[in-house]
Amino acid sequence: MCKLLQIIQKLAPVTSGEWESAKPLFQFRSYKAGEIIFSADDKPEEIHFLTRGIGRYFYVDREGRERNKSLVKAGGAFASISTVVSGDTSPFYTQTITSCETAAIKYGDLIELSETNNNWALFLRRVYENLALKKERREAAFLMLSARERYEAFLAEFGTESSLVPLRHVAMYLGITDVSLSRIRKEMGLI
Amino acid sequence: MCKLLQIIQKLAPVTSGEWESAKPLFQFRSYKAGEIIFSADDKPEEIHFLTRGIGRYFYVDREGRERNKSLVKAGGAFASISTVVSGDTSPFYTQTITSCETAAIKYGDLIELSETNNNWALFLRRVYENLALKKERREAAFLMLSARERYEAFLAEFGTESSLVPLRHVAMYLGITDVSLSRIRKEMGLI
DNA sequence: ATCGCGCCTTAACATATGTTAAGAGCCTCA
DNA sequence: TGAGGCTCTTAACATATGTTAAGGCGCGAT
Repeated sequence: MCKLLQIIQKLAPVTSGEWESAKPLFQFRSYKAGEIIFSADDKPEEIHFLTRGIGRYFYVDREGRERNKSLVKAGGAFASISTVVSGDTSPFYTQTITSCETAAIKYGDLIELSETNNNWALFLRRVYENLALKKERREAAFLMLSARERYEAFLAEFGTESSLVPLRHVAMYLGITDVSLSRIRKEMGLI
Repeated sequence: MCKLLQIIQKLAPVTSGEWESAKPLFQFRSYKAGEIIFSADDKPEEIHFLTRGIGRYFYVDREGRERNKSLVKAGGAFASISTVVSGDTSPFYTQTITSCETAAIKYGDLIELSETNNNWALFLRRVYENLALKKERREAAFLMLSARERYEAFLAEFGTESSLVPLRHVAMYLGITDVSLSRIRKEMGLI
């Protein structure tokens, strides 16, 4: 749970006093690889900060195929914005890929913290800003890059951790099939 | 400028007193069709709320080709998150497509408003939440939908205004070429 | 009025990615 | 130890989209 404070302080200068009084609002939990954190059609009111491990967001399309919306490293978070904003059900699932540790806080509690304390307000704003930056990079990748270039960008972003992600998950994340990724890896001389 | 208040109040219950004291922070401007609002490599410190018209965000790739990152209707906004967050230059251009009216406020001024007033804080949060929701839908569209389905989603989102957007801009927005869009429209019986 | 210039369409061909199916390698569990 | 299941690779073929080039159409400027 010391990890969580590090993550928070990377975004905003929350003091140890502010942290101690907020700590009871967080729930700490360990997950095994492959556990579902929340499902599509749930209404998760919490933000789950990932303090260790790798996880993913995924959609399931009409034919039942999975598509990875996002891959998440330690420092990232799991939440359903449409639930906390408009009360809708989550349009996607979230799941661990490796074993993971998380710290969850109710979105409403985080709003309350931010309404009474400027450091927590800054923290929440930075969470949104980082989310927007991440999505912006992904949008640009889909518009400007080929599948191979998107794969190279994934390798650069995840570095040594990239080997922890099964290739079929990487392919789903890149918006291609496992067969296409295999072909690309062969062309790149990785096989 | 009354339009701006309507847009703001759709997101948060800012009172007329709060609005009157904030109004001097906004700059109001009219644009002709095709004018650049800010360029890649600028460092725009303002958020430009679009009160009338249609505009676009676009990237220019290495070969000099344009790709539309986003199309914006009245109620939307133009800003460079990486500039206001990390001081980087904007990675994209913004430009009007039709004639437009905007109201611009410095991001720093908006932060100050939000630090001293909960309605403005709510407004800023809602701006981010809506941005995140919009990007989420777009991300899902690239992962789950064919080009034709993305075109149908665009038509549904822009409704009658869709005819104001030149087809080559729509194509760039969908991540395909004008030739492909023409083919798709023919298959759909629109030509 | 007409010339030139964008924008759109169409066609022919090229390329990237999807689909299906088969098989190899590896792990787990009975 | 062997069977089953999961992941990854490979191949052959299908389809969607890109590329290039040509022509039509409308519109604004001269």
